[in-house]
Amino acid sequence: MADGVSDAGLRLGEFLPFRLSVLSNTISKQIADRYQSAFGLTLWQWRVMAVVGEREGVSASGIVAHTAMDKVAVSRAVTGLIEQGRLKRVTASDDGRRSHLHLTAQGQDIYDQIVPLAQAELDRIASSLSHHEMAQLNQILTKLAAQASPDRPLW
Amino acid sequence: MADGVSDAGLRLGEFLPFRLSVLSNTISKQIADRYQSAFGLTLWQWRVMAVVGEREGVSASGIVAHTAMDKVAVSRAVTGLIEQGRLKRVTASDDGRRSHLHLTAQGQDIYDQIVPLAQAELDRIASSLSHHEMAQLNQILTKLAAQASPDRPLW
DNA sequence: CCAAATTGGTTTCATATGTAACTAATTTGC
DNA sequence: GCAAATTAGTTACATATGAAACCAATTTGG
Repeated sequence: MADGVSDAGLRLGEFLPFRLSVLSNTISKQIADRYQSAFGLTLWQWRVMAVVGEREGVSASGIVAHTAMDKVAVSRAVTGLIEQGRLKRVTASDDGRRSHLHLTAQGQDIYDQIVPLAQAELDRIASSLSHHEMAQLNQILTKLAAQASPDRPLW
Repeated sequence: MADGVSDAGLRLGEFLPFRLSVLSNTISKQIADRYQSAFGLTLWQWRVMAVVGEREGVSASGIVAHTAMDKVAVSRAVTGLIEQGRLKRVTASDDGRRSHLHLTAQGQDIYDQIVPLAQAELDRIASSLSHHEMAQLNQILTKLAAQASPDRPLW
């Protein structure tokens, strides 16, 4: 206890969960603003678009599984996107509860713009890291994610 | 495009900001639940406690600076903690707008329990990483944070 | 078959959160 | 000095969010 720091010292600023939270929120907010102003999409709508673009015909619960989003949030995002004419819903022929989601022409158009923009976003964020660091980060995140939610599929 | 993946493929599950967000929210939620049930503290109250314990006499705006929390959130958390008898507020002698925040005896008591619990939490989360990986992660997060918010002090 | 349990998805309701407007104290510039 | 701008912090309001209740379609167990 030679220095002036509290003996019980916690150092919030060095506490991993805190750092992760601040960083993640900062980045998410920047991205959300970007997509809001460019396409009028909320962050959740953006995620839904991303999943549907990647897996045409996915169901709402499929989106829940792939995004770890709340099912209410997915429901609302999908409703909004349908109202905007970017998605269409087709009731599954074999199960009347489920429906398959598809991009409309307009939705596909947006999706095609979203993808390179996301890539650019990533490049900007990662520009301070070497390729190697980026790979390490991904590996570490995979381990942490497995530890934090052993139940969730590893995408 | 040899495989079956969409050509415009985005792979949300591999998109860093997304992974970061899911991981961070998962961890934050777990921690929040823990502190809620153990001490009746919200995540924001917990952060405020952490900062006050670390820097006795800090002001609300000081907390904002150190946590990147919204000033309204800080105000509310502080109000709650004062009502709970865990913090006390002392108007600054030199500036009537500001006040210094202090732990009450009860607050100190909680703080002393919080610190080791946070440490245990961290150990659990990080248990899948080697010491070296943890160090790398911290270094990488520092770089990313600097990139994402060049303005914010690096704690 | 069919009653009970399950599942996909939506709606309700109470709470959390952020923006903007506001109050009070202080500082600045003339 | 003092009016105008700034800063610390709170309040008000509108929106976002999530838990739980709910509806409808399907599956299960007997």
